[in-house]
Amino acid sequence: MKRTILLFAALILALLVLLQIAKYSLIFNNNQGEWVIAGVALLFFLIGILINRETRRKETFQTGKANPEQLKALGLSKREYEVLLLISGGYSNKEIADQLFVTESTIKTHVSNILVKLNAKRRTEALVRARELNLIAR
Amino acid sequence: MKRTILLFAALILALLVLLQIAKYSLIFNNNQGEWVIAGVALLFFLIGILINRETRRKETFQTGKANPEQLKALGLSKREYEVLLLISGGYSNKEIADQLFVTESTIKTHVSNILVKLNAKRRTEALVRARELNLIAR
DNA sequence: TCCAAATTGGTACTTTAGTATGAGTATCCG
DNA sequence: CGGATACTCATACTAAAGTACCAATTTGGA
Repeated sequence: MKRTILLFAALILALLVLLQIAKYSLIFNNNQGEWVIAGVALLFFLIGILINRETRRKETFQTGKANPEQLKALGLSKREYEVLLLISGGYSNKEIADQLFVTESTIKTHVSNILVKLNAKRRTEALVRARELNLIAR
Repeated sequence: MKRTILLFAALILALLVLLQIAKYSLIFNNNQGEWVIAGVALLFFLIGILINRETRRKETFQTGKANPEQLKALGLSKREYEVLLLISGGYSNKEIADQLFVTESTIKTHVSNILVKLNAKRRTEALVRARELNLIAR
């Protein structure tokens, strides 16, 4: 949120600066005016695209990665969330265990807890719930 | 692709028109120059955002639907695809069997074939592959 | 520091999932 | 008509997944 405010403040400042530059340019040379306008157009066109890309990046981040508030609400721990992500990656308990450097036994415990907390009977059902809650990527 | 070309053609035209307007504005009134620049900046800023939104819309559209051609290419039958969708719904083999009015045995056969055709070891991995191939939603 | 929660791991067990193989029936197409 | 494909179902497995219970550490805060 603070970043958004700062971003817009910077945008407004940039606009003011450009207007001043344009002003002096127009006073001394009318022919440069067209180039200034073209430059401003290009600049803000790029800014629009960048803002768009940033927005998309944030959305990906939201749906694809952590959501601390909802995790707390569900009681899902950090580790359990890690396991959930690996489940959504299509890995078996053994494979998940190897990737996290723990035993399969531990993963089974985590999975069991995840199923309870997500109110699911199977890992595939847990994935459906997790997607509904935007806990994992689309 | 044609739409993209038309869009950029329109953009270039719009830019030229704006430059002409700006030109005459500057000749008759220097004070209006700032407003013209601000207007151009705003316009292209919005255009950038719109292009971004359009891009996102297309992405959503792509990933959202089934794909008869790819099903053939993979050799996935109608019934197998039905089962695949129910797997992605988080259902067990028994539950899928009940919904399709067949036995669990039949579903196991279908699932086995699906796994081979999608080159997966588990149903969860099959879901990952299916999503990569845009066979199932989200 | 002390406690609650998190993380890890084990055993023993039940339940699903998945494989392999064979086979009967239906359907579509040349 | 005959063959290929899809769909169905069964048996007998093996392999994962999941449950229940217990317990030892570790860790993040009050």
